Amino acid sequence: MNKPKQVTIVEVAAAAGVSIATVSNVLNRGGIRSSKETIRKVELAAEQLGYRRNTMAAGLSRSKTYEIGLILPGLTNYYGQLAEHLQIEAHNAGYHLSVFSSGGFDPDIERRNLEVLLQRRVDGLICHGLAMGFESTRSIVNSGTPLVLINGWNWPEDIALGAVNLGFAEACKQSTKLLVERDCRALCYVGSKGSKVIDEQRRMGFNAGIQQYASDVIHEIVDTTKDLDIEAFLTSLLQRHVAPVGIVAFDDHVALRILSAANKLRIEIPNQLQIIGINNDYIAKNSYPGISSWDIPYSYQAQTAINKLLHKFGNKAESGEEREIEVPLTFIERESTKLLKTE
Amino acid sequence: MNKPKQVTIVEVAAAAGVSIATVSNVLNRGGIRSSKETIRKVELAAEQLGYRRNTMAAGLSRSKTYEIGLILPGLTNYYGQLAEHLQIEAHNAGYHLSVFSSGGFDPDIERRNLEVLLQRRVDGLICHGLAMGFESTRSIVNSGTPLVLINGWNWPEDIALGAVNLGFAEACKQSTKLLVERDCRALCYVGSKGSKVIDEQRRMGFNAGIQQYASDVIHEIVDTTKDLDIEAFLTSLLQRHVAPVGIVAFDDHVALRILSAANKLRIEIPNQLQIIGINNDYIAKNSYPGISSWDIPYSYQAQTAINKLLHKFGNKAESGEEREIEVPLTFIERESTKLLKTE
DNA sequence: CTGTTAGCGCATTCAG
DNA sequence: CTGAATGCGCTAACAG
Repeated sequence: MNKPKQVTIVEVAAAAGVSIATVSNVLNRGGIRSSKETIRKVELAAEQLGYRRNTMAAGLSRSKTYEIGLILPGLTNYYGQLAEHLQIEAHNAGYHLSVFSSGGFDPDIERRNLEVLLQRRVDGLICHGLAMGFESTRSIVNSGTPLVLINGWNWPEDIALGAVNLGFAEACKQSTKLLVERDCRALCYVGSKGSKVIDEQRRMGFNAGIQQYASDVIHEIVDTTKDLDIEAFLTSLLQRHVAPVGIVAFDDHVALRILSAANKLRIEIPNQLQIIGINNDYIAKNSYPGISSWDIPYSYQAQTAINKLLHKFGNKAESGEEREIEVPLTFIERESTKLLKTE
Repeated sequence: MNKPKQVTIVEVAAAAGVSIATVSNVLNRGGIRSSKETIRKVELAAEQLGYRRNTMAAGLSRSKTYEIGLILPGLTNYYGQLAEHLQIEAHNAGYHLSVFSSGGFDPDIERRNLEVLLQRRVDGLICHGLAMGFESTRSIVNSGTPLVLINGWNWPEDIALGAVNLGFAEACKQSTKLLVERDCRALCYVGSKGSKVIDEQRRMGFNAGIQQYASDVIHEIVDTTKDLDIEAFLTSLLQRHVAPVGIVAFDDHVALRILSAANKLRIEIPNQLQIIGINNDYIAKNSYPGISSWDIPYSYQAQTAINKLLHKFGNKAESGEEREIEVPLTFIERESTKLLKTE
C-alpha cells in the first residue's frame, strides 16, 4: 500500500506503443521533435498512468539537477523574506530552491546541511555569510560547486570571490547624517554583537558617519546582547546629553524595545529622542510612533544573487563580475525622527 | 574547472585495493561487517580522495531518500519558526527536511512545489493546511507518499486523515473567559479573514467562549483585512461600550496595531482597554505595554508532526492514531490585561 | 522521426 | 568477510 511502485517510462512506453527513448523525448521537450501523433499518444499514456518523472534518475543520468541549495542562519524575519524571494527568482530561472537553516551559528548543523546539499549534487549554492564558517566554504569551493555568498563581507579571496551584500554600513552612515540634520546633539548606536559581522558593518558605518558628518557631536556605542537595561540606559543617556538625542538601532526589533522604554518613561519622541531602525519591518510601520527605518530591497537582492549564480554556471572567464556587489537600502521616514520642513 | 568529475566509489575502491561492494559496505555501516584493516583502508582512501556519496544514485538504488518535504504558505514569523523546529526534529530522526514556500496561496506555486517534491521521491511530506488545495492533497495521497497535515482543520477524510493542529479555537475561547474574569464589560474579536481557516478557528473559539462564559456580555467581531481604520474603530468601540473593553486580536501583529492606536489616542491600558494576542511574538514581549499572548509550543508541534510521519513510514494498520491531534497553547500574561490579584 | 544501447553512481543479492 | 553481477529510472549518443 505504501509506494504503489511508481510508474516509469517503461510502462508509459508500453502503453503508448513506443520506445522509452521516445517517451523521454516527448516528455521533456528535448531538442528532438516528435510527430504530433506520437506526442499525443505518449502524453495520454503518461497522464492516464499518472507518470511522474524520477528526478534522481534524471539527475544521475545527465549530471545536472536544476537544484540550488540555500543555507541561512535562520528562517525568521529578514532571512525568511529573503528565502521567499530567492525561491521565486530561482524558479523564474528554471531552478528550484531547497532551503536549509543552520539554526543560528551551530557549526555542526552547518556542516550537515552543507554535506546534504553537496551529496545531492546541487548545481549551485547560495549561502549567508553568517551561516558559514571559512572551512565549510572552502570545502564548497573545492568541490567545484558554484557558490554565491550573501552578506559575506570581506571574505578571503582564496575561498570565496565576491558576494551580494546589503549596504548596512552606508545606511548607518547616512543615519548619522540624517539625525544631525534633524538637530540631534548627541548620537548613539545601539548594537547587537551577537550578530557578529552584521553588527560590525553597522558599527563601522556609524563611526564613519560620525567622522564625516558629526565629528563635533558627542556619540557613544552600546550593546544589547548582554541584556542591557534599556530604561536605565535611556534615562542616563538623556541626563548626560542635551536633547534631542539620536539613536541608530541595530534593527527594528531593537528599535521597538527602545521605543517601548521611551514610551514608558514618557520620553517625547522625536523631541527628546529620535530613533532610526533597520529592516523596515512590520514593526516599524505599526508601532507608535512609527519608526523611521531602512527598507531592504529583497527582490533586487534575490535577483542579483540568482543572476550571479547563473553567471557562474556559464563559467565565463572570471571577469570583473567577481567583485562584491553592494545593494543599497532606502530610507523610510516616520514619526520617530523629526521630519524636515523643507522637501 | 566546473565539477571536477566528482570521485565515485569506483575510484575509492581502486585506491583502497578492494571492490566497490566493499567500499559501499564500510561507508554506510550496513549490516555487514568488514575487517578492521579493510575499513581503515577504505576510509583513508575515501578521505584522501574527498569522496562524497551521490545521493541520487543511492536513492535510486534503494528507492528510499531519507528526505522529507515541507510545504508552507510562507517563511515568516510562525512559519519560519515552525520550519526550523521541524528541521531539527527531522534531523534527529535521521532525515533531512527540504523547505518550500507556496508564497501565500498561489495554487500554481503550490502545485509546482508539490511536483518537485514528489518527483524527488521524498519519503514523506509535511504540509500546512493553508498552503494546500484539496486537489493537490488528493494527488499526494494517491501517489502513495505519506503525508502529515499541519493546521488542517476538518479536512475531508478521503483525502487526508488526521493532522497536527494548534489549539487556536480553545485559546480564543479561554481568552474570552480571561477577559471577563478581568472585568471586561464588552468583548471584541479583531480578525483577519485573509488568513481563512486560521481566522475561522479563532472566530469559532471566540464565539464559543462568548456563549459559554460571557453570554450576557456585549460582543462584536471586526476584520482588519480591508484596511480597517483602527483609530476610528477604537474610538467608536469605547464610546459605545462601558470600559474596560476586551479585545482578542488575530495575532500579535494585529495586537500591536491596536496597541499603537490606543497609545496614540491616550487610551489607558488595561483600564479602558485590554488586549490579548496570539503567537507570543517578539512584539508581544517588547511592546509597551507588553501584550498578553498565547505561546506556541513549536518544538512539541514539530515533534508530534515528525513522529506521526515516522509512524506512517512504518505503515502500521490505521489505528486510532489517524485522528487529528490538537496542540494546546499556553497563556502568557503581560500588562495589556489586568493581572488578577489572586494567584 | 524513432528505437537500441550504453552508462550515471550506488546498493544489493549471491557466490566464493 | 569480500567480490562479481544485476538493476534502480532516465538521458544521450548513435543507428535505423
